[in-house]
Amino acid sequence: MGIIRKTQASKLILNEFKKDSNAISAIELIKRLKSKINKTTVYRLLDKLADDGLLHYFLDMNGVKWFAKCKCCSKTKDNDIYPHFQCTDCGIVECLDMKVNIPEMPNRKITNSHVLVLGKCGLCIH
Amino acid sequence: MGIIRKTQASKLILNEFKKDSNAISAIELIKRLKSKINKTTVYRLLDKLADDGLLHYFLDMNGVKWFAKCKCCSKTKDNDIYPHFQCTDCGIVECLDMKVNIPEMPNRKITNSHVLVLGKCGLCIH
DNA sequence: ATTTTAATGCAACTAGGTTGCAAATATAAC
DNA sequence: GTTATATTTGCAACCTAGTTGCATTAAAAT
Repeated sequence: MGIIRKTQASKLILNEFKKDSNAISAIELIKRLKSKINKTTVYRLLDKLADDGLLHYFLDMNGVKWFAKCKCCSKTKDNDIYPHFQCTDCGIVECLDMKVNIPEMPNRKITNSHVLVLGKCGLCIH
Repeated sequence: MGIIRKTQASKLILNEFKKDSNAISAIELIKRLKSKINKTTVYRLLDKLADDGLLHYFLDMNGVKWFAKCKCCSKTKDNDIYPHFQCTDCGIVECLDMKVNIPEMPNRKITNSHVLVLGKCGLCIH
């Protein structure tokens, strides 16, 4: 909800997402920026950026938090959701450019859904 | 892979899943059986039961492990997957009796997928 | 009944993430 | 530009879910 100040840290983090069109895990990001930003700050900024809609996040097959900015995953208010793919070999996570439709259900109010597709990525398949 | 011995602990755990047709989180199960089984044993048994196909498991919106035995979620070898529902208010998790189809993708080998539908359950909606 | 093999409990540990608080930095007001 | 106000940051300590190593105990096979 808050306005995000243009601090050293926020610029560094957004820059990582500019360089990398795939999803990045919080852990990976902390590793990359270890010498420049404290891990608490990274977590706090990621959460804030997700709150503000500049990034979106989701959990991978190990319960680890990943963040990404990609148009295909922008907030849709219908029941279409855009899935993520994770390679079970190398662990890379990608936003998939496709729709998965979740049908309405009687007596429930669906607000959001997560789809994680697992398998081998283009590199690991060979 | 292993044969499961009929021990005190395995009987207690399977009994909980007989009583409860919804999913049960590892945490909840440990709480329920605290006086009877050590938490390490609970985790090891749950993993084994899932390995052997007697239970299946998945992660909820907080990265917490849930287990369930329900026919609708038996291993299917096509790309149909059965989603789970979690109430964002009370946290209950249910196996949904519906199919979500994940289309094939060029240059990837899909092996498995997880769908977690979030919203308000029948009780919390009112 | 004895041997073999798997299951259990315990304590200590790991990893990912969070919290409280004082110090530093960004923006707004003058 | 300088000061005032509000947000951000780093640090250390903490939390929680889950894991590991190892000696002990309980099942099953003989």
